[in-house]
Amino acid sequence: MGKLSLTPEVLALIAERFKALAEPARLQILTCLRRREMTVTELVEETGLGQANVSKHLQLLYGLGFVARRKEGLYVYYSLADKSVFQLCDIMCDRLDTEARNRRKLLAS
Amino acid sequence: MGKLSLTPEVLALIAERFKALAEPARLQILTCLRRREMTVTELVEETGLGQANVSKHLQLLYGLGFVARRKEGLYVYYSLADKSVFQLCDIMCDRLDTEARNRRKLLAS
DNA sequence: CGACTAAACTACCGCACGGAAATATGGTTG
DNA sequence: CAACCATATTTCCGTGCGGTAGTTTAGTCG
Repeated sequence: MGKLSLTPEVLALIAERFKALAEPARLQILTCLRRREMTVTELVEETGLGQANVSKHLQLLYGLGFVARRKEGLYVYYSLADKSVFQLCDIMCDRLDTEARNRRKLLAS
Repeated sequence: MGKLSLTPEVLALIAERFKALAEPARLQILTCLRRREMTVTELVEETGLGQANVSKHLQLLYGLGFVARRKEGLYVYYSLADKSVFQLCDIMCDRLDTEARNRRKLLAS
């Protein structure tokens, strides 16, 4: 399997992808798409974000391969293209748990 | 196990942590610390970044629990506090491999 | 073709943040 | 105490980026 060495160049590519996930709005969009395929308008309603905004976020996520597009008549359906996103979120959630536990431990002392 | 639901609040916390990793300089620092514990000065030499800069990045990483500190005389030794960081990087590397493969497939068509 | 709608694009604003230089802090040594 | 060193903090600058509004593009329907 791949196992690239972590040269500065590779780290830059990785950072770029982390950055795409470092935005609550985009995570919110991905969370919506986790449930089902959705149009831009549906995502706008679901997230409460502006249309231009959602569209821009989707372009970014699409460019990095996080979501897929399917055009059907007047609508464009977006869907998750990469399940690893939530694998990453799960790891982060574990971190949050650990942080909370450590904080509690500190208060006890 | 934890399994927090991905509410907007939790997503904000996750995004904040992704953001910490969305910076080549910080990934570079973490990569150095992966090999061994290091002082700030050593990290400055190793990464080529400015001292103030490295120090600021370390404060951020420390605040989020990614690195640990150990003061010894005049020096402060920093070390990795969370192995999951490279688990995350590995997943991202797999993504990069997949992206490259897809790109190659596109060129072939 | 003309009216309508979904989605994308453009231009602008405000702010957060990384980088660098200067300064402050804390600890060590003579 | 004074000189010195490692680290932290402050200040400033420039830029990248998210949000919003307005406009454009493309597809549908009558």
